[in-house]
Amino acid sequence: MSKPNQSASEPNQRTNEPNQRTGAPKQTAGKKKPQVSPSPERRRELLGIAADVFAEQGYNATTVRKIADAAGMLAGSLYYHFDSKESMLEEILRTFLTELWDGYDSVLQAQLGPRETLEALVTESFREIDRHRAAVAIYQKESRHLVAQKRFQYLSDSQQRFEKAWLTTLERGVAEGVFRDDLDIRLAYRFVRDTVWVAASWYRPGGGHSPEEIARQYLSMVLDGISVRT
Amino acid sequence: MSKPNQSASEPNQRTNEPNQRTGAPKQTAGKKKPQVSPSPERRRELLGIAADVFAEQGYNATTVRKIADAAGMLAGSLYYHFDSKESMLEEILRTFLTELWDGYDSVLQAQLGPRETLEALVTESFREIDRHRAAVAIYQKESRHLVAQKRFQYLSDSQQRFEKAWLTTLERGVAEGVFRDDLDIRLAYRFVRDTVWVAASWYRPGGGHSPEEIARQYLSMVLDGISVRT
Amino acid sequence: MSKPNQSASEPNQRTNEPNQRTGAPKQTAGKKKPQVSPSPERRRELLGIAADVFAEQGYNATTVRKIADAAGMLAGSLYYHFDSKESMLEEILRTFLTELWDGYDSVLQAQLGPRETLEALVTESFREIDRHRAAVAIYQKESRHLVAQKRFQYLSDSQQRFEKAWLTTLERGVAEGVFRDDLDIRLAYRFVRDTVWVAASWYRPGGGHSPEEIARQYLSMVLDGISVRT
Amino acid sequence: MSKPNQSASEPNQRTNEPNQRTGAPKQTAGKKKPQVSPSPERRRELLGIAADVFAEQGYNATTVRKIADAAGMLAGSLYYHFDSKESMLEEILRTFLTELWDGYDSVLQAQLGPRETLEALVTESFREIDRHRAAVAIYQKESRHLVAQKRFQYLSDSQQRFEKAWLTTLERGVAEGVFRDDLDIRLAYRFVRDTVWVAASWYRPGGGHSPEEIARQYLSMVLDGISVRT
DNA sequence: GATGAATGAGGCTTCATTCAT
DNA sequence: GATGAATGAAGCCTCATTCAT
Repeated sequence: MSKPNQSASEPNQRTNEPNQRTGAPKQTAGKKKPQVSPSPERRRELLGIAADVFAEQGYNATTVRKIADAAGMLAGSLYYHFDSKESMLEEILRTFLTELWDGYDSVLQAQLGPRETLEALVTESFREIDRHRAAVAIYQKESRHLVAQKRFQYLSDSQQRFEKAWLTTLERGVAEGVFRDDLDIRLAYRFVRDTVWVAASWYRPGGGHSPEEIARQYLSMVLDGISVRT
Repeated sequence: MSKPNQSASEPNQRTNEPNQRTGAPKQTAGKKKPQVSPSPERRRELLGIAADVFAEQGYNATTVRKIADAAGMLAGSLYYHFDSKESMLEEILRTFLTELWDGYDSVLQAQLGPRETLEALVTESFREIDRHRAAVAIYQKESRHLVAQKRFQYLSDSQQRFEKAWLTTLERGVAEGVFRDDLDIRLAYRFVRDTVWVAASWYRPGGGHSPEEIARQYLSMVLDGISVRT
Repeated sequence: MSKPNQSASEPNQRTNEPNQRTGAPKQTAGKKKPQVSPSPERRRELLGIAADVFAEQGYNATTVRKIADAAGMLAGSLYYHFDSKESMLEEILRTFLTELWDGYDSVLQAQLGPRETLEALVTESFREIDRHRAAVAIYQKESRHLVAQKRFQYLSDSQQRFEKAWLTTLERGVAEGVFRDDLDIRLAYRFVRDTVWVAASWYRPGGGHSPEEIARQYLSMVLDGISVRT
Repeated sequence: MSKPNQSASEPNQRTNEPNQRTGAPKQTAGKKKPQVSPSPERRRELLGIAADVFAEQGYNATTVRKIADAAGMLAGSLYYHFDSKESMLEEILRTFLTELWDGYDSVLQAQLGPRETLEALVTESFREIDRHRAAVAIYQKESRHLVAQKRFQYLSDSQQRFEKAWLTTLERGVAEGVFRDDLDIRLAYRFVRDTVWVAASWYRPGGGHSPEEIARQYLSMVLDGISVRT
């Protein structure tokens, strides 16, 4: 889902611009509604700022004015660039998930063994946290509420693909004798999943550990436990 | 968005310091509301309207909606210009007192004799009533409750200066033999003070008497009494 | 208007108890609505407390709960004694005005000379301030808003009688040569009226001056002025 | 009413001290709201409802009306029991943390070995999740924003005690040779901490696994890893 | 006579959003 | 591209009032 440039082709379906009620099928370009992307760079810049504020304060607690303040403009001016506060959120999360799946898909298509796949997925996850820390934090906090809305359908789509990828990997591992078979596999799935993503809540880029380093330590704990083997 | 080094550009957003990019418009984007910036004329206009409603109905009985109605806008719109209903009240009274003391200070610095000082203060007071009738009426009705709040500290400050100015003048007059010495001076102070300011409750500008004319008659009564001299 | 015991005979007209819609003219004592005066002493006590709070904080700013707190009961309990907050106010002011006019009528019927009448009215006024300080303060602050309501019709009735009594006295005084004839008589009226009643805003019973003493000093100022006669 | 000596009985009303006449019911009638008194059972019941809604929708996205709806009452009615929406949140979290620390303190005082301590703490945590699922979920989502407020000071206090307890236990374990010494101990701490608490986001009481069962599996993974030992 | 709990209306305020300039 | 001013809906909270106990 969601090729990188898809967001540029979708705008009409997002704005609820009332179609000329009767005939006249040719879109006369109608209202002056800014629609989208008058300048992709500025857009991206503003989304980065918005993501930071969302992550810091929570989506609901973030007012459009706070974002505008952080961007050095007035609240109303944001509407030249975006349809709504929600569409900023949407674009932030969509962009993140798009890139995330780019990475995951590479891993999954590499046809590695289950343990190597798990290692690669975890490492890739920490890299995404490193690059999209704000988006990940937002995702963690808000996705539960959002999945209910059609507009955020892609969140649950992604969740399902995610779950499938992990469960499959774990099951393969159990079948091949590299993962323990005495564990509830869904519990193990949640264990691994949460273990990785919650890191976004405390991870600060440039804070001593590289994503790969953190991934290595996490994997070591997940795979071998923290107790000394006897 | 969110290159590793993006975190270097983040402080802006956290410290709320608007980017200088756009040339830093007037609004310093404080913690909360516009506070002072947006066009002083409109502000003054709205404060005048609010003062009239406050004076007419009392501060507590005045809903923000009534003010907005009188201004031809919606209640919420007032908050573009003011922080709160109370801050409107505050600004109305502060503005009034500031101008009042401009006038009083001129009189007091003129080093007139006590009787002339009293005449000048009374006349000045009626002029202020003429110009700030609504504010004076509000002051009369509300100041008692307000002095308790730190925000309205300046009200009691003003009251003290006021009392001092009048008492001094009266005492000088007694000492110099122009005012009677058989009167309780604090009672005389209250007498003069109240006598003047209550006028705001019935005075209507443009209603036959100029402030100076009213002042002259009041002074005649205060100084010489209403009985025929025998 | 309003004999002392009238408040006991009026209840039905105050409560909006819906008359049995159709026939059945005999009031079956219907709803359990407390109506009035289950105990006149407690009632009077509570009204005194309420008056103090109204005077202190203003009618609108006074919540029923504040009154109840001061009375050591819960807000709802007040409704056993009174129909509504407003009816407390009404009864406070009505009681005060009734007593006031008892005093005034005695004076006016005594057929004194204008100067003596004025002295007697002023003295009587200060006595009322002494006895009904809270009610007077409430009257000062609230009567302007209240006169608009039919329920408080008696306020404007009283004001008119009041104005008539004073103007007549002043005019008689001018005609008989005891009051100056070079003054605007309405201004003089307001001067005397305000001079007296504002005292309620600072007067504290038992504070050094008896009402008669204050009256004497006020009269001295009003009649002879504060300046030394030359 | 209002005999001269009435002023002697007035202090009661100004100091808000309820008359002892009626035997001083529970409610001390403080400056504002009930605060604590009204029936603890109803209070607890409502807090439970509120906690569920907060957990489900997030604190900010939860309107007071939603809580009231869930409780079968009107929004305003909640304010008979609580000062504010925020104070509900506060009480929910405080109650949870109090009980949590009751459990933790028992464990910590038992002077167990590091591995047994870790097991007991984890098990205790899952029990708390079982009992206070909503509160835990709220804590996870909101505590970050809340710690900034003085009112929620106890959150960071708790966090520090929490961190200290865990780090100490881990360090002891490393020192005694039961936990691996090749791991970053702070990373291990976060690993264990998050691993446990995120469970609140998906745990449903009565859903197949008892808290003890989940604890056992989690501990197994945390201690020994998910990979098969070679 | 009073309490405890609730109602309902309304008040102040916030905020996403719009739009003329 | 952005500002200034406004809209309208909604949110939190207060308060007079009611009523069963």
